[in-house]
Amino acid sequence: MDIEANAALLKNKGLKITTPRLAVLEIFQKSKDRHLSAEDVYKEALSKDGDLGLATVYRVLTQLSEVGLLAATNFETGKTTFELNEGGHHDHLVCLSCGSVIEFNDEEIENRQELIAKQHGFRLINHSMALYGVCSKPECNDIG
Amino acid sequence: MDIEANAALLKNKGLKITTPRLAVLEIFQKSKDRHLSAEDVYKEALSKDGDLGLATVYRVLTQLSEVGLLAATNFETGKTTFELNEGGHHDHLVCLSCGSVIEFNDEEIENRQELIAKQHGFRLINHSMALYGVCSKPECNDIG
DNA sequence: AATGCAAATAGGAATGATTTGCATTCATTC
DNA sequence: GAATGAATGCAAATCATTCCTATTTGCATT
Repeated sequence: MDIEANAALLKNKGLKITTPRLAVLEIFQKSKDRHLSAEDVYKEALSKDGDLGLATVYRVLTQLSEVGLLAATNFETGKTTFELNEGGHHDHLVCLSCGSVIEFNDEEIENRQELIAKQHGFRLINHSMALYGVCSKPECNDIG
Repeated sequence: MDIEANAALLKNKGLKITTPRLAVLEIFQKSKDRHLSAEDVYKEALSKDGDLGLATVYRVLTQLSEVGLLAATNFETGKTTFELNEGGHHDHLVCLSCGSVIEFNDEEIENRQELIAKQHGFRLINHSMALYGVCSKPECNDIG
């Protein structure tokens, strides 16, 4: 939301304050869809902030992920998606038809995971889980 | 291992018995690395079975996955890996230190996943889950 | 064993996502 | 405000995967 705040975030992470970086952060903060692909970000940027290159978007997304401001996830869609990394782990439910992503967190699954790790003598550090299916939207359920 | 047996497997699934299909099955059965990418399979095939096209490898892998002889997994490497699907779905427990992979299956988690999908109006098709941690081997727990 | 035909293959071109090379521009330091 | 190394934009390159199409193959039937 706030350019000053975003500039401070970047500075904190040792990154220079540049127009593309501020633009990308702002897009994530303002978008109602939390999960954006590079292409999504690029299009959004073009539509409001004037020009910036797709290659730059990729570079910025990678850098922001590296410093922990964004989190990258690889779904089965063939493209990497990014989201703001604001603490709090969650898992994803992905529609294979329209690509929509729902976040969820299930205490019971987390507990089982912990148990399974323990049973195998593992100290659990993190995990990734994605459920793939077809959401309830009519257009995702058209036959033929 | 056995061409006759693999031919029977294919026949059972309604697939014609072709050289590429037999070759791919055999590669998975003989490889000590359970998880192979299309490229891996292609190279292995070239090195022993003479020629077969990369496009064919992709097609065969997809088909064998569709009929349940192989299982596809998307790790964060950007390429899909395949493994023999011998009895039941499983998930992966990965040691971040030594890279060892343990396969497991948890009925309760599967049930929760089904429930979560249903709660969100999703028809669940499949899922991927990987737990990352450190295994019990002493060398994976050295401090420093 | 030969024939027909749908299905399967090779392999090259096409596609979509992402990366890279390089000349130019910009952010920060002095 | 100039120097300088990093960041950008664009186009070309690369990587994984899929598509296209002429040719071959599996297999059911003669």
